[in-house]
Amino acid sequence: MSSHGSLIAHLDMDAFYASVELLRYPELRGQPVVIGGGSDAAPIVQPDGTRVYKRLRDYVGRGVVTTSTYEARALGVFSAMGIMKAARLAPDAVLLPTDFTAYRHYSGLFKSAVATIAPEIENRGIDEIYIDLNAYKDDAQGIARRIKQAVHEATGLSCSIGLAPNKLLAKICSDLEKPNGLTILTAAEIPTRIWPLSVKKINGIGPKAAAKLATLNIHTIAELAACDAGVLQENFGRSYSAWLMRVAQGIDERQIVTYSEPKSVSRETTFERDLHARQDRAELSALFTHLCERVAGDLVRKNVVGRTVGIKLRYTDFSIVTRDSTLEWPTDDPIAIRQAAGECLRRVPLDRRFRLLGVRIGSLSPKDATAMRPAEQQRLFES
DNA sequence: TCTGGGGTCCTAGGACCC
DNA sequence: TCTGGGGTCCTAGGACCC
Repeated sequence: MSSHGSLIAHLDMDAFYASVELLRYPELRGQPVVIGGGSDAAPIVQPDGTRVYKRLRDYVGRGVVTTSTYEARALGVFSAMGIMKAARLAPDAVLLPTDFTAYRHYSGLFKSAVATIAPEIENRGIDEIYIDLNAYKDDAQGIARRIKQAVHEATGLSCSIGLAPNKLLAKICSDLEKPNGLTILTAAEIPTRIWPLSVKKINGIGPKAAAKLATLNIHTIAELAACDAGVLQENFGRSYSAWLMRVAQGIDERQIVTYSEPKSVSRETTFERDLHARQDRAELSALFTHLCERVAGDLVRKNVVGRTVGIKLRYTDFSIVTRDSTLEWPTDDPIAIRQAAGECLRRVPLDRRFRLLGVRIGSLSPKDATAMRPAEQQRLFES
């Protein structure tokens, strides 16, 4: 069995982006603050040095809330909500632009601090990690406390940690006592502490699966655990239903993955107004080229090249189409990417207006290995 | 007052090869 | 003529996550 025998921590920074902003603007502490929108959301510094903050009610545009402080959440403002909608709930809340450079800096600080105590770390984005604590089973709780302390000393920020027999349970636990939580769970406590929770707390059950489960009258993990295997299989297929049954029992065998190669890079943008391929040709063309240049820049920075170039359009009705095309040789050249992406664009319906355009490149490989072309590598390999 | 951007993984069909 | 499978690559879409 996998619900015991191992020891994993999941660490989640508390309201990460918002908390980083509060380090910079401490006078906002205790207020509802929302992070989102572009640089137009930046505060204005007056001649006497005082700052005038943008309020949600001043915002006009298509942005969404990236993060909000706990005070803003108390007013009903959550991540992924449109800022215009958030403005109705909390018109006086302060709006700040997202500053990824700052967040990446603090991300590096907190991860380094954790690594000085427990180095087996799996990255899960900018503000969370899994930590393998199997080497510290004698005093895992003490290690977890030290990690929280080290993170706070390095960044001035708080985090929440879940400590459990596997990644699935550790992730659920880190969310149970936010903010500044430390939640420890043993396999024996699964029925009392995990089963009463909503199936939506399981990482991997999203809005679609949760809605489908709700039609089967399954809302809690206990109800999922008690569900007939045949019913699940009819509704979710063999593979996903088998996974549902395992996670309902708290079973998860996944190991910590401390290193992974990037698989794809992409850039996309939502326009301020919906655009049309013919009527807005010049504007779209410039924007398209810029996206390709940014993707190429990302490849160069990562020292990789890619072979499969793709585009993405989001129409006014939010439907999405993608097209991709695989090149003979991998590239990081913006001209070559623009050329391939342009050919992809010709294969999608352009009679309707759309609101988003994206460029992607996948099938990445290290740049150094492609100093020779594949055929030349092949000959070398064979000789 | 509609709904961002950057990712990963999975599925499924068709082409193509052996 | 007609009968197979297995394996890999490519493409499109979709669910999900942070």
